[in-house]
Amino acid sequence: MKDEKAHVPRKNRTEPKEKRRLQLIQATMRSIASHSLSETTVSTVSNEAGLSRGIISLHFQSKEKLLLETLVHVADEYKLLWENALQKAGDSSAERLASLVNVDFHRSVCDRNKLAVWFAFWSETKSRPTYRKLCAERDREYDAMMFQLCSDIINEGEYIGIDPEMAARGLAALTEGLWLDMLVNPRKMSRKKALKISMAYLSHLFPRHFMNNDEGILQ
Amino acid sequence: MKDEKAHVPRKNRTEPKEKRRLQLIQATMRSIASHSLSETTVSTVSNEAGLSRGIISLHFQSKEKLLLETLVHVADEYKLLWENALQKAGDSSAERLASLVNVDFHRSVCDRNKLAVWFAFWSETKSRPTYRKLCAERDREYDAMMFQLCSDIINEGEYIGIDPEMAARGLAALTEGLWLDMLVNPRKMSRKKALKISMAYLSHLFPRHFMNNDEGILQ
DNA sequence: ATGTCGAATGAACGTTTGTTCATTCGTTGC
DNA sequence: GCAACGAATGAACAAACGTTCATTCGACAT
Repeated sequence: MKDEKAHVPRKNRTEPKEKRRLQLIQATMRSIASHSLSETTVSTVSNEAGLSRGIISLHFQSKEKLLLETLVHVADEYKLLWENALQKAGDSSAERLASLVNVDFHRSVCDRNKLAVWFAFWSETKSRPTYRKLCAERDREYDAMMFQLCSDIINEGEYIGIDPEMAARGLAALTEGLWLDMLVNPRKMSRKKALKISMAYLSHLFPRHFMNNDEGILQ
Repeated sequence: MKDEKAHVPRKNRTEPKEKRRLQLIQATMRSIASHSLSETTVSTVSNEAGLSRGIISLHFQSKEKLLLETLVHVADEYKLLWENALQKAGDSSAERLASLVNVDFHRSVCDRNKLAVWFAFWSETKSRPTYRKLCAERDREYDAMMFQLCSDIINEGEYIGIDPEMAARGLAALTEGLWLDMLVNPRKMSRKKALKISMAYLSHLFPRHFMNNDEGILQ
């Protein structure tokens, strides 16, 4: 009779370093989404990853560093996405702005876990200068790009009484609010609906650039 | 020679129950704003209140109940504010909607500590059914009111191609996004600017009801 | 097969957490 | 003045936390 507890070799006990790090970051995102940030512990993350508790200090020096790396990961991924979108977009400012909006409601960006990470860290920026600095740094480029596009569109369309900074900040705020809706109440706010609302915002602000045609380039 | 450690009676050692509860809730709000929710402990709250650690179990049964009561407190206060505003507002739907928007950027609503509380709990709703239920309950009334007002305005103004639900959700999302901006980066987003952006949103959606006149009824 | 080496483990440690409750202390009515 | 009462305290507790490191285990070269 064979021993019930016979040796069953665990696959992939040792993985390349980068792969483990990514695996742990993803486990962290899941833990933040399902247990919340304040109840995300070394245990919840390692359980989520199916690994031991010591693994976190091994690959990141501390839990704090893991959390920071998780935020960096999500921020990097987002930046890459909108930079690529801009590169693929046409030359007109309106096209470029529309492509930014489309990215904001891309499936990958609106992922449940990633939204949870964004808001978890945003709500902690007040007390954690490290997070605030990191977020501010990343936002600056995006804000500048948005401002420039809105400025160009306002000049092109000779829209009067519209301040480019207000238009840009408004669009950014609308996006963030829609993200929050998708996080808190995904049943009521879909990506499709959110994109529609954002495009409607643009069509009312810049009617000679954006048609109110109910269409979004959602993939 | 008088004893240096002579008895100095502490004022207000015993306070009425309701007063203590409010005091602790306010201390909790400050702790969430300055230490973040995940680092808000019984110690940080009691320190903030200048009282002992046991006080929390004495007045609320547990830390968890205190957190819940804090959320309820902020939600109740907000509800009271917009209900009062509606009562004072005129009969026209546009006036009433404007008064709602004004409340959203009222000094008391945009208080640093209260915004921190809102976002701290919103980012936890995914994992805490209690919070989600409470927030959803409160939102329902507000959403219904917003929807009705938008519907009325659309009918009155014969605006075509505008879905009342989208207009209402868009306005609500814009508000939430502006709150986030005020929380994360208060230097860049003031109440005044936020109100201006919101009113501009309305003036573009409903041009025959809201003038784009750079004026807000901010007090 | 065997040996080598680095990745992964998890028991153990010192803190810190939320909660309890015997004690202390201010208030109030007499 | 002085009890009597109840609110507030803070030492004590078990549980849970993040971190460490001697040990274990698996992959790979030989």
